[in-house]
Amino acid sequence: MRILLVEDELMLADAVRDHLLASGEAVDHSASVVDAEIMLRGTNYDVLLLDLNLPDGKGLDLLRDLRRKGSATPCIILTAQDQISDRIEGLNAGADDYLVKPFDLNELSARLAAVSRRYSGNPNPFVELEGGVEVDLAGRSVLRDGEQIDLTSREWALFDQMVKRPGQTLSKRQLEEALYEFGAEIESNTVEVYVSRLRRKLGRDVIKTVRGVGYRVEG
Amino acid sequence: MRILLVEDELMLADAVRDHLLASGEAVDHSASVVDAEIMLRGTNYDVLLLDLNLPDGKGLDLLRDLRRKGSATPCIILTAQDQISDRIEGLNAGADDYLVKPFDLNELSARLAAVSRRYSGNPNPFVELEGGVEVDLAGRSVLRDGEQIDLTSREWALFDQMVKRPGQTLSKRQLEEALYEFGAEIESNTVEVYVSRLRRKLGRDVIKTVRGVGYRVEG
DNA sequence: CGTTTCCTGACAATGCGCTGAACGGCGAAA
DNA sequence: TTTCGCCGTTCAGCGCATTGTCAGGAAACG
Repeated sequence: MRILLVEDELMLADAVRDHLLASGEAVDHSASVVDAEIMLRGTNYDVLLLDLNLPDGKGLDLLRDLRRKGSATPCIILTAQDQISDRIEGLNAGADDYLVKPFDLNELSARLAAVSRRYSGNPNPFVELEGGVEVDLAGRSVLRDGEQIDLTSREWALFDQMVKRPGQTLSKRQLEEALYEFGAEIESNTVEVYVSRLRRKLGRDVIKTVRGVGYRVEG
Repeated sequence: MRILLVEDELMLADAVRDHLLASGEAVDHSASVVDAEIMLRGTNYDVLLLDLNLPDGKGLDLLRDLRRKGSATPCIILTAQDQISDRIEGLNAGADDYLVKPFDLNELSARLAAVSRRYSGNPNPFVELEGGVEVDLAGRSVLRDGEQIDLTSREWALFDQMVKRPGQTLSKRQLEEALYEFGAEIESNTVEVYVSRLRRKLGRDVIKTVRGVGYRVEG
């Protein structure tokens, strides 16, 4: 999914981009309205993430222009403002959703999924895996033989990463970064333990071990 | 059938009223939100026809207020806007149907008939949940083992959100937005308290806790 | 066969969620 | 108006699921 992020706070922009890239999305970033207009001219994006407080103009005007030109690209507004009137103005300008800073990056993912699902008209983004396991990434739910399986937040964080990249082998280090925020080297076998717990819940065939490298989920 | 038409475009309002009167319906008309509130206080209407672009306030707020007070009066939204986000917001606020201007008067009649049929005659599609709990989303009624359960407006606001997305885990943040117009950050455990009360009324198995994330009701 | 890598049962500490209780506000009734 | 009762909200303490760690065993590799 191609995403254009329009945001002038570089720290936040980096965090968002990293998170989305880690989810396998393609993210372009621009820090101003003029920049964004140029990007939009050159590429067709699937979703627009738009900050309202931009240095060189109102973000809402950018959105209104887009809509005036007939673009239907889904747009999620990011803002520090917390006023109902702003929200209404945003939605009237053609926004699809609205996130107030500070927001949780996982919530951003969920909203992105919801918005894009809305537009594709496909209500069931279920991923099917081996062993009768189905995963709804946006809804954070897992079925095994049709029955709901409960995953704890750590278990889901790990599994989520693997399901998003089916067929790819992920190193333990990569998976560790899904568990802990950033950096923090850990010299334990936490990932192994969680894989073990996941296998008990989901069956042994879903997660495959690649000895000396890491783990993999088949597509 | 008593119908309240809330519409500030007088030409359109007249046309609608004439058409409905010709069909033998009783139509009252108000052109503003305050006016509508007064009318609603005095009369029990069978259907509410609600324009969203009113001069003195958002029509949606009127609808939300009604629902918050426990009213189940069917509501059809009339609007010039055709954005998916509006539609979703409208339905979330408790609307039953949605007509985009310009619309055909006969289509309006048909929808009116459909909505009122839904409410009067045969019961609506009941959603069945665990523990002998049935939910009528449109009629906002809940049965447990065949007995009516009374929910307060906040309880319903929360439960409604969850039942509409069975199988999906909703974050406390998302659920908070059902309680308040626009919750910025949660500094309290209000959602937990309401879940606790709902469980007392509906049984413990209906709402499942997903620790570290939120809550879910099974499909 | 030895070595390396991975699996998994057990366990203690932590932090999250649950719930009883109390407070304040608002509308209805008197 | 005052009173009463219901509803929404906050708070604090308790109980327990979750989590990270370790150690012994199993499996894969040379």
